[in-house]
Amino acid sequence: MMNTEEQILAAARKVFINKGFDGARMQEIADEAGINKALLHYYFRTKEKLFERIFSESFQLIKPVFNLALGPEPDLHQFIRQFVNAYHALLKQMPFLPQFVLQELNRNPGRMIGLIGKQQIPMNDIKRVIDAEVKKGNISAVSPENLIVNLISLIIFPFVARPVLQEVVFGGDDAAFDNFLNGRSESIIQFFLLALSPEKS
Amino acid sequence: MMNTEEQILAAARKVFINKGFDGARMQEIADEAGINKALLHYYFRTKEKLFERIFSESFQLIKPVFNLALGPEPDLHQFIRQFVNAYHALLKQMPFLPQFVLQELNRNPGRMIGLIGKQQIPMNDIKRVIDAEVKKGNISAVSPENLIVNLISLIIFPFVARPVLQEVVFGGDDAAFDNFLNGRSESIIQFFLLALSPEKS
DNA sequence: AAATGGTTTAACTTTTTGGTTAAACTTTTT
DNA sequence: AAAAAGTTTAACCAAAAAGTTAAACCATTT
Repeated sequence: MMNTEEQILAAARKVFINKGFDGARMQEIADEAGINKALLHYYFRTKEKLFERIFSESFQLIKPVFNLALGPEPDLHQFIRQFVNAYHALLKQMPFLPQFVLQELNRNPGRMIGLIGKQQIPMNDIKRVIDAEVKKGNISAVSPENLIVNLISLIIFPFVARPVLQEVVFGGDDAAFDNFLNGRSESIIQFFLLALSPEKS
Repeated sequence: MMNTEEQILAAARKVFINKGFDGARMQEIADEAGINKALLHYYFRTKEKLFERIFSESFQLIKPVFNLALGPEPDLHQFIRQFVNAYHALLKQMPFLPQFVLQELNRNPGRMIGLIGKQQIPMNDIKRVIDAEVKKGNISAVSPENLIVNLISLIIFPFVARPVLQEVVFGGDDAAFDNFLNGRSESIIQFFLLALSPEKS
């Protein structure tokens, strides 16, 4: 059984992620948790503090992790395949997290400080790997920055823009969009590797 | 000189796009416009009505337009080149619109009804064109839905995710990100056409 | 079982906020 | 220039929302 603090966090998670900081109401969180509103303040003092707790865990959850497979002989193709599959699967579990985090970050970029740590993306390592692969003739030339942004864009954007995309590309068909998402991971990988493959006509 | 109504709209645009509906304050809009708060209600009755006006124009502005070049012999490569350049240039003019529209749409998808009209994306036409190009051997096989989503994702996402991307990929360097955006359009086109080019090893 | 410390609640306070109103001011009409 | 219509403001109102408090409740210790 969940204790009170856990109940509050679960309710806060739900409400904050749905409504954002500005749209969330302490009363709604209390109702969702089935407890008295005063308990929110007893356990977390202020709305801001409670929010920070939820935002922090959310950010850590979906912050893309690039610490994979950067040993001496890294396989870029394998890396891309694994990363896309893993990250896409994660987002399917929590489809609203990206929109939530991006929204709050746009509203207040300062929220990021302290949350990134040294987990920064090792751009130099990645650049080294890509340059090596280009030199070996395994891939066509791309700037590492664009490569990484492309990768992340293709994975995340459909989750952020689901309402418009579903309406405008899939005629509002909910099941059709779910179906699209199911094949999406494979499609991204294929598209990406095609774009990277060398020796074009 | 701007009349009162235009001043209000300009102020509302600024505040709503920055803060969203929930975060915006009527008093702040009035201050921004340099007028008395009562005038907001005199001209637009309610916060909701004023917001709808701003949201509607915003949505129309960034709704991707696909009515280009779908005549009898459409050139897909040319179309992609033009579309990416035009849409990217538009977003550079109004970099915060996508996040604003997507946020409000996620919060309340019902806002879209009445705003799309018959401007729906002509998926069947596009599918026809792509299938024809595939058959002619001009491009490799892709589902039209994935192609369109890829295109839109690559263009829009960097604007929506600027805070994180700038921090995590560009070490927080503002000028570096601006620079990245300047070359972005060309990079997308190149990447995209590579992914579409046929006859891979 | 009395006392103690921690938990929970109902009721309350304060601040914020969207919206209203009546009066003042300005412009246009006659 | 008087009247009428339209515009703008300060002051006000009511509802909503965050946060506080004192008392009740519960569990654990002695």
